Amino acid sequence: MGQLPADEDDDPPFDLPEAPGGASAMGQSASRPSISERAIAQAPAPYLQGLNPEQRRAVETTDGPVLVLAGAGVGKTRVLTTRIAHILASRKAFPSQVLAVTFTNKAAREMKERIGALIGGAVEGMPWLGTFHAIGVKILRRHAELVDLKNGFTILDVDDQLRLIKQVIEAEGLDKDRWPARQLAAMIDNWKNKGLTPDKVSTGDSQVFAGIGARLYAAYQQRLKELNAVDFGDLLLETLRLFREHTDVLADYQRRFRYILVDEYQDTNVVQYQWLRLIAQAPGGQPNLCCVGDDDQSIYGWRGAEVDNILRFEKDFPGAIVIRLERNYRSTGHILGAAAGLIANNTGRLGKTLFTDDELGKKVSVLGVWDDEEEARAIGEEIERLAKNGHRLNEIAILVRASFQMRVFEDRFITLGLPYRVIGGPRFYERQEIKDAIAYLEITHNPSNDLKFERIVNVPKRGLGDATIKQIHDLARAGGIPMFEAARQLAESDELKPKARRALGDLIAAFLRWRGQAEGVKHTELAELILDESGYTAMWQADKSPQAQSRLENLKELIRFMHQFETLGGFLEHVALVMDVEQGNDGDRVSLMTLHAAKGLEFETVFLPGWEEGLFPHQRSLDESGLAGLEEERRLAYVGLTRGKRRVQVSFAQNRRTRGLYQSASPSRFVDELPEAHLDVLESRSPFGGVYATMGSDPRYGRANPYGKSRFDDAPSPFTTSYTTPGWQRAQEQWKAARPARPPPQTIEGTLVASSDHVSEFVEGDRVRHQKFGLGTVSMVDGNKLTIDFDNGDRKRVIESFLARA
DNA sequence: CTGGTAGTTCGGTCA
DNA sequence: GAACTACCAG
Repeated sequence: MGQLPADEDDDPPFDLPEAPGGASAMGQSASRPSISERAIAQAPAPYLQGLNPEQRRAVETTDGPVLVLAGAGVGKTRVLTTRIAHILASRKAFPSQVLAVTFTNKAAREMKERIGALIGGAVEGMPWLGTFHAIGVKILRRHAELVDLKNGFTILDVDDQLRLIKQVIEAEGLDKDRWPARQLAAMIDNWKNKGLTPDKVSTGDSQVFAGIGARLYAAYQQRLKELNAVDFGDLLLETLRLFREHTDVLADYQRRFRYILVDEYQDTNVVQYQWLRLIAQAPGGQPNLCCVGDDDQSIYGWRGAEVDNILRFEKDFPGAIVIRLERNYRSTGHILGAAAGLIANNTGRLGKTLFTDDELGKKVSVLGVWDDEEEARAIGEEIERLAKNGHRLNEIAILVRASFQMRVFEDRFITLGLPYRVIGGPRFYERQEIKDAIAYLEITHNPSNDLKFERIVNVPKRGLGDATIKQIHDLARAGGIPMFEAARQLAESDELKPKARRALGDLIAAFLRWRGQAEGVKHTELAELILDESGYTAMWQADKSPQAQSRLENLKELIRFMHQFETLGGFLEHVALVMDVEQGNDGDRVSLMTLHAAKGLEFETVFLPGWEEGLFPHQRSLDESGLAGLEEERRLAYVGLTRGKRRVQVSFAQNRRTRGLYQSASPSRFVDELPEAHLDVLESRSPFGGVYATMGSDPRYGRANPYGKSRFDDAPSPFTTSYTTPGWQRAQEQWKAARPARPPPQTIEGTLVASSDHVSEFVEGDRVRHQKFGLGTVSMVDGNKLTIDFDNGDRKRVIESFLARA
């Protein structure tokens, strides 16, 4: 005892009775229940009702290591929350003695709510329910000084991290073009996910940064310490170091956490695994550790997740009880059958067989379309049809592999007037204006945050360019002081030109003034004041670009959001950790999100567009991880299918617009892996006459190509070769090597697309009609790109193939 | 130092 | 197609 500062009211010492949060009489110690409490415990607890035998077993087997293998839709969250409720209600532990780890903030939030509902809202004190990262910060904040950090350390976001890495690369005297910062960032992330500190990194690990990766990593860590900052990876890695180097601290946490629960165990990476293993070493005997997961839903390998962790559980914890939940309550027979058939193509599974008592229902439909726009059109129409028949939009989702696919749908839905919400798309806090605003607030709150300072010294433009910033930077490094302080000194000296000096002086004075006001003024008002006086809002008001208005809206939204917090500090801490914002709960809307974001959710109707080779499975996944990558993509497909309750539609396009170019695509191998018995193959009703079989002659994909045989029919495609053979790898390398060369012009309906030596059939002055923008006059011709003055006054650059003579 | 244009490169999932 | 960078004129 005694290692843990008793600085938080939500965290009473273990040996004292905890003040009950609600009406329940928790006045007794956990080890000696009173007679009345025992009587309550014997009564059939209402929360246990309605559980099936396996679920009930998973809830009631509270002691010792337990692995719950929970397939899709088997009531996993329910088991987890009921289990916690059970532990609390039967007085086995206080809320503050239960550690419950989730992967997303969404999951954590949902769990809190559901536990509250189960045991009557008395869960204010579940301080240790959260994501790995959130719990990591919490622990780190208490012991910052033990890992060379100061108390108020800051958490870098992706932007800050990248900026810092760039600086490190430059400081090492390396050419930033030859040594891409992004790559180094990715590499450092990987190391951190594997639990490797700079001294443990073998230089052979890095190819691009051969030999110097470890050195740069060390330099980066050094800079982080100087800035009193951590990145996301450190939240886990540094906690791990803390535990390793200070066993007394570790022992305190081991004693504290009487019950440990881990959600989505298949997604834990190496650091998280090591972290858990340390905490879960119960003093004498086996830990009360319950891990819940599904090896078939492991989709975060790219983040360092190790499916092995779940496969190894029984070895790690001898005598562990394994409980399988296989009764699916979500989907119909056909959907389950299709998903099962697909995932059966994976090897090395723990093997679960989901079953349902539900009807077979509707078969999974498979639709092939001409291009991505038609795909969006077809899905939009189908949604409108469903909506007309009374289907709630909230129960419809479109799940895409990559976020760029969302755009077509958004465009389509806007023209249709179909309400939709984007979940986890370009995140609120990742928007430029939000980051800028937060940077202002952060510096007011904590002036020593150099990266944020750099972000906004010259936003809006104040005439403080690279030269001035470098001066500040140098002074700060030389004196070992924050840039803010250096800037202040510089503004008082004669080092700067008068103009820069005035601008800098004004800015510093403004920040000092705002900090002074922080005491008296409410934090939301202060925020408005800062954005106003800094000229930041004015900057966007003066901006006449179309996005400026929505940026201002976002700033207002930010202020509105701040009201939920008591203080500026509390708000900033939240922002650093929680990258999503609770939004769009209002109204009946179609959901649009990535497959990753969809895990754990369910919908009556699910659309799965873009099942094309190269996109899904994603080429990069295949390139980087080969067979393992393919299997992960397949699990992602499995996750997608199993989100649907009653209706699932898979679709693929023959052509997809990427990089402004049409590229022909072939149907994903996953389409063919779906068992025919559960499928209903649709024919597109497109003006192009439906799907035609460019790839092979599978009659399921409709009639022959009405435009005749495409030259691509015979072209050897790297995508269709078997990916396991050595030949595949060679082919791939050739293909990659060939890529920098100009690709052959691609033929689509006989039109050359985006080739610069193209001779246009139009000349200046021609009257033309554009498919979207209407009538206009050609004002400039550049290959197949033409500049048109449209009759409505707009001047646009368009691709020739969208034009016809007027 | 700013603001424009021209040229280049890039697009995958998360906390 | 967008977002970033490089370069140049004011």
